[in-house]
Amino acid sequence: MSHPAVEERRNQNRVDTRRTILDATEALLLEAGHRGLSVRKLVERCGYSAPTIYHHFKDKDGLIDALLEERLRLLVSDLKRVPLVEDPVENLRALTRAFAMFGLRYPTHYQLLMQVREDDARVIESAEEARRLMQTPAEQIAERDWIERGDLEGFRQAIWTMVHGIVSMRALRPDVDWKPELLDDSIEGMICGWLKPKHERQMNSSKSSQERI
Amino acid sequence: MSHPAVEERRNQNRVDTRRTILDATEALLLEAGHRGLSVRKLVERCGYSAPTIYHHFKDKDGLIDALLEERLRLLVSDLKRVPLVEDPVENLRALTRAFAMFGLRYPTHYQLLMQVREDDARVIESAEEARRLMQTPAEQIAERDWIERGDLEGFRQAIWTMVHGIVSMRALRPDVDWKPELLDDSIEGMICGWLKPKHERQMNSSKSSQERI
DNA sequence: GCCCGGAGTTTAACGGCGTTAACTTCCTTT
DNA sequence: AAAGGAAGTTAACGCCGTTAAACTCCGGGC
Repeated sequence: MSHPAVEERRNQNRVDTRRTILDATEALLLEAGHRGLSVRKLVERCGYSAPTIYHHFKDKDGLIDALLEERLRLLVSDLKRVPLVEDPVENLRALTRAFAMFGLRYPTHYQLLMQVREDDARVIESAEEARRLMQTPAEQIAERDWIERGDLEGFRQAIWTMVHGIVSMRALRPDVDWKPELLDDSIEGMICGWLKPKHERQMNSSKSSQERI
Repeated sequence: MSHPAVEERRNQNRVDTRRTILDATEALLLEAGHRGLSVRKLVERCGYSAPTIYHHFKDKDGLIDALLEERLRLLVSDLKRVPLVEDPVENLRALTRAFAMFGLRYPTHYQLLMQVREDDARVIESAEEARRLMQTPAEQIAERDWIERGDLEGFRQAIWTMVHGIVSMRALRPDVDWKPELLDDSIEGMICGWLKPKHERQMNSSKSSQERI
């Protein structure tokens, strides 16, 4: 076992190299897109030789996975930062907006995320955590017994595919001039189609209403 | 100028070769996916040499474009075959279902379509025709003045992104067990969120209601 | 009858790609 | 001082998309 300070410096070097490679990858990805990203160009840009990259990452896909995982952790922290309130419908709006914001800020990453391979466990884990966070409002709504058709899973899927549709379409076709209200209006549509009418929604759940989960 | 019959035979040959190549491409695409499709494997499978492929198609992307255009024409004919009725809401349901059916039958093609390049004019043209057909119900609804928020374009975009979201998510993640009612329920949600309440929707448009377009 | 020209096809090659075997260099551990 | 591992290199392998050049076949014009 080595002295902690020494261990630290070695780690620091390793981390620095990783950072440099990851940053160059991201820059290249944003400039040239998914298809324009090659290990050779990356080598030229980041200053390290190819085997160094393979020393730090399993392969090209592993490198991209690492990048995606970073962004996913950013998304998770975004979602966790959303201030939750008592009204689950308001939480649904807020979380959905935060998610869409992320997808529209990193459209290339979003596209890559959506075709993620089953390989990297850590990517999948982060994605799962994001998904869990995104689904809390739907769960609160179900707990309060506000769902008309009675089917929580159906409601979750409807919200999920709708948000994905908007984000991925906007990422895919930035040329179309999308309505800014599209997301909010679509959420309202879903709420109108799935939840009981507003006057029937009461705080009829015994305990959930007083915790701010 | 050569004799028509001769021209015909020569054309026939050309068409046959194209067909063989396209079929092999599609088979390979469905077996190995987008990433597993290489010109060399295609060469091995279809029996022609690489330059022959480049004689019939501009490049690898042009080949894929040709395949997509074929499928798009199939989609267009599917959409045209949908029997339209007087009630635009019913037409919306029917066309959307036909579109989703297509997307789920050819998930790989759908994914490719969604990242189509601006290159091939014919692909774009077919895609535009499909889009136009898909949007007729929304137009009928607007003509009848059934839209609550008053904004046709917003409604069109909401429907479009929602359907795309469902189809692309199902194509991307076939492992999830998607609710079969997801599409229909989502459409109902949109109708509930965007259209006037049912009792207010009358045939208040002067001419549109009697044509079966 | 003969040559032209073009369509359809092939062989052989080029350059770019992801990846890796083998080696060096440097620093830590013992 | 020796051992060993981490970080990095050069040089190569094999696959990829693509193309230059040449060959074959066949219908039309002289």
